[in-house]
Parts: sequence; structure tokens; C-alpha cells
Amino acid sequence: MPRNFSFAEAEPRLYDWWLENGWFKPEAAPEDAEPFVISMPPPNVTGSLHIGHALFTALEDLMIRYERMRGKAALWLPGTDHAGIATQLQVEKMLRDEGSSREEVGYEEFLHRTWQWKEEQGGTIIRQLRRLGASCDWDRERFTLDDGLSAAVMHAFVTLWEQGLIYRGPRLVNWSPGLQTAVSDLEVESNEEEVMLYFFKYPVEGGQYLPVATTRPETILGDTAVAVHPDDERYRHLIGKRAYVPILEREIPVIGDDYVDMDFGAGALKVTPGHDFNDYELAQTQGLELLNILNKDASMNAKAGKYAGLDRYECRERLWSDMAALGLVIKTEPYVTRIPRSQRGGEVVEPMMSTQWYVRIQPLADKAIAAVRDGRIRIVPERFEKVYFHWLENIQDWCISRQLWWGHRIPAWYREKDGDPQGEIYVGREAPRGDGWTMEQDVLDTWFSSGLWPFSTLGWPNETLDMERFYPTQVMETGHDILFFWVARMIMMGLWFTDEAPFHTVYLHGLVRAEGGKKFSKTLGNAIDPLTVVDELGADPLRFTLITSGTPGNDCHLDETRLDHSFRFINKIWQMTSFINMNLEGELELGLPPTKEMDLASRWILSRLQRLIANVQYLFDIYQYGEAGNQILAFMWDELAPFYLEISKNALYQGSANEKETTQRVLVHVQDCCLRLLHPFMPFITEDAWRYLPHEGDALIVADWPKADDQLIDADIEARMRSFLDVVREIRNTRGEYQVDPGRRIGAIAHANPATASLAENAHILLRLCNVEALELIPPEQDAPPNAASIVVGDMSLYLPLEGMLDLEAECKRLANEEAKLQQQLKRTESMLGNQKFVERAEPAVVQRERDRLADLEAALAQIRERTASLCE
RNA sequence: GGGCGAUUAGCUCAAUUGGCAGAGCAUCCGGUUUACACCUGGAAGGUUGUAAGUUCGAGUCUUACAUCGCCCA
Repeated sequence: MPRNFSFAEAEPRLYDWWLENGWFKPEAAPEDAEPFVISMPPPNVTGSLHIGHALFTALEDLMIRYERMRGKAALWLPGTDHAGIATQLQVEKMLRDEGSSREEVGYEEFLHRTWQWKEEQGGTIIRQLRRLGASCDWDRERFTLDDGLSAAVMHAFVTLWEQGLIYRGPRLVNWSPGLQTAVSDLEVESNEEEVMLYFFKYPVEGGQYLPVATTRPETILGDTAVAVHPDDERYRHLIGKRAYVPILEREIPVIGDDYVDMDFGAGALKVTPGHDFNDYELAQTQGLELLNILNKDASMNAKAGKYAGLDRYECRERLWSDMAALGLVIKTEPYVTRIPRSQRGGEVVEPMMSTQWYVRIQPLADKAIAAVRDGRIRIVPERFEKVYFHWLENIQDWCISRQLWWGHRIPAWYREKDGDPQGEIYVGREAPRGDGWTMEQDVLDTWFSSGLWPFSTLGWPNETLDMERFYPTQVMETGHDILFFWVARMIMMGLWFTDEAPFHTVYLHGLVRAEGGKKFSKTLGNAIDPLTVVDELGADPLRFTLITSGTPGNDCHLDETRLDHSFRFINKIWQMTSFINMNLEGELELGLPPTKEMDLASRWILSRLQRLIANVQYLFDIYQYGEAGNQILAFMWDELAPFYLEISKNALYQGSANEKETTQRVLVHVQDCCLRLLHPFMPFITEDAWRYLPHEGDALIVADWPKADDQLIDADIEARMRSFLDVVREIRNTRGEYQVDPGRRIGAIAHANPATASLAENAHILLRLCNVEALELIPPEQDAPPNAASIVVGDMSLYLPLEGMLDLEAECKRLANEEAKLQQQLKRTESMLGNQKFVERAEPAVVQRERDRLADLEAALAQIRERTASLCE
């Protein structure tokens, strides 16, 4: 066995080996195996691997490997998303660099170039996932724009249309002037920014004025009313009068509406239904006219009079100075308000009238609400259910058309009718018969296809074998930031089209952030590049760190020192395995020896192991993978390695053939279990180490997941071992205090009683752990040796003869300290047990524990006092 | 404005049904004894954000407040 684990060599070797043996495929399990399926959240085909991808890979691969080991037909289905806007921007940039443009090359050529780009550059992420050890079934990899998925999208669209759930019409939408497309509510982010609030006088007939405030003066040109609150003493007499749009002199009414906030600005409200969502609502109820004053690139159109052709911000300035010249300006002041920006690109989005395609979403939303409400779908952590319900209960119709070229083209055709070029609409899978039809140019929102992902990837709408066997899937693991974008839509579409919940559990992870909660960003220079980490430390430390650094649903602040710790854990695992490996010879019988042949330490470690397995199982059941990982680490590093492995050397180096073999079998068994438990966290090190342990079966990846054996749990053995280890700790402390050379072997003496007798039988524990060569028992009535340091643990009193080193004064001080410490603990326990209510109401086991503790403390205190009396008084 | 989360050691985070608050890193004092210096023995470090409440018992449950973050309007 090599001296160290070489991740750089092992990772590709093991990955290829797994792959070649078909273990990533559900077909590796027996035909009647229960399926376990995760659809991978498809990364953008354009993106590059970042730490967030590493997190979802670590978690999903953990779930998949765990279920695979439990004998399920595990299928992790990978794929990529065509990411309409992002990809189109990427290719447009490429064209710009060539001095060309989308418009110049034309629609067909643009699509050709985009596909070409996708084939050459795209999907980098998905290849990089292999370096993390992702055990996906690559043969089933899908892309949202491939033929099958495109057919699914067409089918879904046409079906919704036929069901009357898709409509097309003019609405006020969020318009992205740079991208020149509509975007959905979700794609707009509104954050508070400091802007200017402009106060001005709205001329009203009869030479009067209404004071109005706005953050967007250019929209004055699109005003179709001025509104005041009907109860506003200041202005209500003006209701019904005519107002005049500044500069344009267009006549508009002054209306009364209790929507107006009398306290905002100057108290009156300009109404711009064509460019403001609230004003649009107001205009609907008041029957106001609607004006569009913007072109698609957010320059002013002809309705803006002399400002036509100006950019919106240029217009703002010019108009304001013109109004100032007319004496209409009151003042400007800084003002903090929420500015809607495009999630992509960050430009300010303008509400604008536009004809778009919509999904009438309420019927779908109702089903999605019900599925979570009645428990067919469970969201982990549960608190996100509230967020989910709130969004779905207030959902707006979904604008699904985008004015892009890259995406699923909407299967609709138009024909001229009564002078309207789009007077007749046909929707269908195939182009309509007859002449004069032109196909819709718009494509669908990328999330429309993503919404079908869990079933479109399995072949839907065809009744495929995969669909039959693997749908519905089990778990949807993804970030909580796309609960609405994606998860809710998959649930809606899944329930609608397949009549089944697409998965029974939604597991949401948080965001990975840098120290102090800062966002990772290239500009801040604090980004952790997962591939760099994999190059430097290997995939296992990255995975283990990501999983154990946080709890479900919460953002995790990644601390780079934890990566180092995980890396060292891997070395630890390797060294432990190596130790066991080098102490084996010949054929070893697998499985555990009979309990009665095992020594105390073996029975102890096996009992501890069963508790670990049971705990890990419990934690896996409640999705607490991080804590599970930490507990495995703690068991191996803090119990198995420093105690059992050390103690086992006695049997291995000095024991009889039988003792030796018994110990070897226990060592192999315990380490084997630990490797199995860790495999889903750290597939490479565990698989490679496992090869060096005697085992049955081809590979760890397809080995059985451990089950706790209650028969091996022995509380008495654990308690006895715990007190022996307490003795060890006390001896180590005492040696430290007296500065005894660690290499110097010392003796120990104890008054005989059942506990010390047992310790004497296991004196090799003391030899291995604190270099005490033997424990000599003396009759209880015999005086303790005077020149010895004393140690008391429960009812055991030990004396360490330290000739020439013992300082009586120091020893008395030590004893006094010890007594004070015990007394403090005794006081606490006594007061608890003295509390009648505690004894009556607390759980009996808790009370009993305190009683045992009291007895131990009293015994120990008595011994300390006795020793003090003989030595110090 | 409404909702959610966080607040625990210097830093990053744990703590299962309420039962003696724990790790890693950093700090201090030791040690190369044949698995591991990528190791190891020990120490120090806490009024669990504040204030009340429920309970025999609260980091954990209730209420209010404070600070930070996120989501929705």
C-alpha cells in the first residue's frame, strides 16, 4: 500500500473504473430494485463551474451514492440548460468582436453560429462535474434544446393552448431596453437606490397649479391624468378640471381617487398608465387613456413631441430645464426608492405596453399549492413552504414570450385578416396548411422548458420505459434562490401534465459565501475556484468541506482552513487503513468474531460504532448530512484512531494468535464500516483505501450501506471503558504537571476493588495510552505509598510512584484543586437531587444519571480527602 | 409595509425529543514512541445579541426589542 493517498493519480483512475463498470447507471442494480432518481438542476450551457455547482454536486452525489449503496436503482440524470438570454448575449458579444451583429448575420445564420458555439464551448461545466466525482448516468445526459425536449416543449405549449390556458395580448410588461425583450417579474430585481425626486407645478385650467413629485420626469410626457385624494382639502376642488401636460400642452383630466397618498411628495399624483404598473391599475378602474412614449430601445417616440428620438435620460434633463424656464419647477431633492433593474445586465427596466404570450397560471398554481399542502411534496427545510405558498397564492400570469432568437420558438402562425397582419392565429405542432402564414418570431422563456425537466428528460410525452420506471423522481435538490423560478414551476407543470408530483422531496441548499457573509466575486478577489481546489487538494476535501460547513437551507460561509482540515482527514483515513493493512497477514476470515472472544476495547469500539451508524442513519433520514459527516470524522479521529488503534497494538504485537486474529477482524470491520459511511461524502479516498482491506464485492461504490446492530451495543462496557480512559487522561495530566519524560515508563498502584481489578486486567490500555507498564493492586487496608501522586476517577484510586520527582507541596495543592473541583460538581448534583420537583418530574433516566453521578463524586471526594489527610496534614 | 433567517470561543460553524454548550482554524505549553509532523499530549478561551415569560431544568419553547442578511410588495 502506498505511503500516501495520491489523489491526482487516483481520481481519474477510479472515476474511469466506475464508469467503465457501468456503476453510475441504474441498470447496475437488479431489475426489481426500487428506483431512486434525481434530475440534476441543469447548469447554463454557457457558464463556468463555480462553487455553487460544486455544492449541489457534492450533495446530490452524496444522496445518489447513499441510495445506490442501499441497493436502489440510482439514477442521477445530468444535463444543461440553453439559457436563452445568457447564451444569446455571449454569441452576440462574439459577433461584436468580429465587427458583426445578430442583425447583420440574420436569423438562420445566428442560430447556426449559436449551435456551433454550444457544441464547441458549451457544456464545460457538465464535463467539469466529473472531476468532482459526480456519479451521473452520462448516457442519459440531456439538453433543453435537444430534439426530445423541444418536442416536449411544443407538446406542453400546444396542450396549454388547447386547454385555453395560454393567451396572447397587449399588457404592460417589464421591458428590457438593452436586450429588447420582455422579461418576467422574477427577472427584475428592485433594490433601493438614491435618486432625485423632482417637484413641479402641474398647470390646471384657470391658472392654478397642482404640486406633483416624480422620480421620472420624462414620463410626464405620457401622463393621461392628474389625481388627487377626494378627501384632500387642499386640492379636491380641482377634481373635474382640466390640467395641461407641461410643454406638450395636452389636455388631461384632474381626477379624484383614494389610491393617492396625500402625504407623498406634494400630495398630487401624475398618472402615466403606459409606463407605471400602479398607474396602469388606476387607469383600468378610472377608464383613462394609455399612452406609450417610448421606443423599444427606451428612446422617446413621436408622442414625446419635440423630445422624440432622445434617450430617456437625456429627455429627462432637457424636459426639466425647459420646465424650469417656464417656471414650473419647484425643487429637487435626493430620494431613496426601489429601482427595477434587469437581473441580467443590470439596466433599468421600463414598464411598457407590449403584446406577449401568457400562461393563465392560477389553475396550475392551485394544484401546486395542494400538493405541498397535503404532503405529497415536502420541502426541506420546512420554512420554505411558507414562502412557496405565499408566492403561489399571489401569483400573476406568467409572461412566457421573449423577443430573442435563441430558444424554443413559439409554435404559432399568423395570417392577415381584416387588415390586421396578425388577425388570425394558429397554434399547433406543425405549420398550418394554406398560404400566407408566418411563424411567430418570439421564443419561450427558458424556464418554460426547465419546468418540464424532471419528465421531459425521461422521454415525456412519449410513454418510454424510462418514464415508466423512473418517474416520478424522488428528490429535487437545488438552491433556495430558484424556488419560484424553477421548483414551483416544475411542480405546477409536473402535476398538470403528468398528474403526479414530479418528486416527493425538495431539498434546498443555501448560497456559498465568503468569510463574513460576503458574496464571492472575481472583483473582490475572494472567489474560491472549485477546480483550483480540486487541483491542489483533490475533490474529496472540497466535497467534505462543503457538506459539513453548513445546515440545510442556510447560507454557508466557506472557511478555507476547513479545506485544509478535510485534506488532513483524508490523510488520516489513509494512514489508519495503512496501519490495519500492514498488520494483516494471510487470509483473514471476514465478519466479526464471537463477542465472548473479544476483549474490552474491541467490545467498546464496536458498541461505539453501532451508535455512530445509528446516529448517521438518523441524520441522513432528516437530511442533516453535515452533522453526519462531522460525527463520522469525530468517531474516527477522536475514538478509533487514538484509542482503539493504539490499544490494538498490544494484541497485534504481543497477543496470542487468536487474540491477534480477533483484533484484526475487529479492526477491518470497523474501518470497513467507516469507509462505507464516508463513501458518499468522499468517494475517491474511501474507494481507494477500501481496496487494501479484506472485502467481498467488486467495489465500495456498490457495497452495502451499514446497518447498526443493537446486539453489539453494551452500555456497561462503554461506561467502564470511559472511566478507564478518564484514568488515562488523569495520568497524562499528572505526568505533564510533574514534567515526566513522555518516554519514561512508570508504574501504578491501586487499592484493589472490582473496578481497579478490571483495569488491572486491561493494564495494556495504560501501557499503550500513557506509558504505564503495570498496575499493582494492594489490599484495601494497606496504606497507600507516600511518595506517589494520586489520581481518583470514580471509585478508583491510583498512585503513581514518582521517586525524586514528587513535590509534597505541589501534590497537596493538586489534591486541593481536585477537591475543590469535585466539591463544585457535587454541590450542583446535590442541589438538583435536593429539588423535590426535579426528582418528581424529570425523566427517571435523567434522575438516575444524577444519582449515579452523586455516588461517583462522593466516592472520589472521600478518597481525595483521605489522601489529603495522610499526605498533607 | 409583510414574511423568513441569523446573532453561540478571536475567526468559520455545530449542538437529535428541552437534560453538565462542542469542533476546526488561530493562541499558549509539551513531544519525531515502528499508521500518520498532512502527526501527537495538554492548556486557555463562553452571562449562547438584550429583556421578560413558560418549565424541576432553556442555546433549544413563548413574547418584546436590537443589529445584520434575504425574500415579497
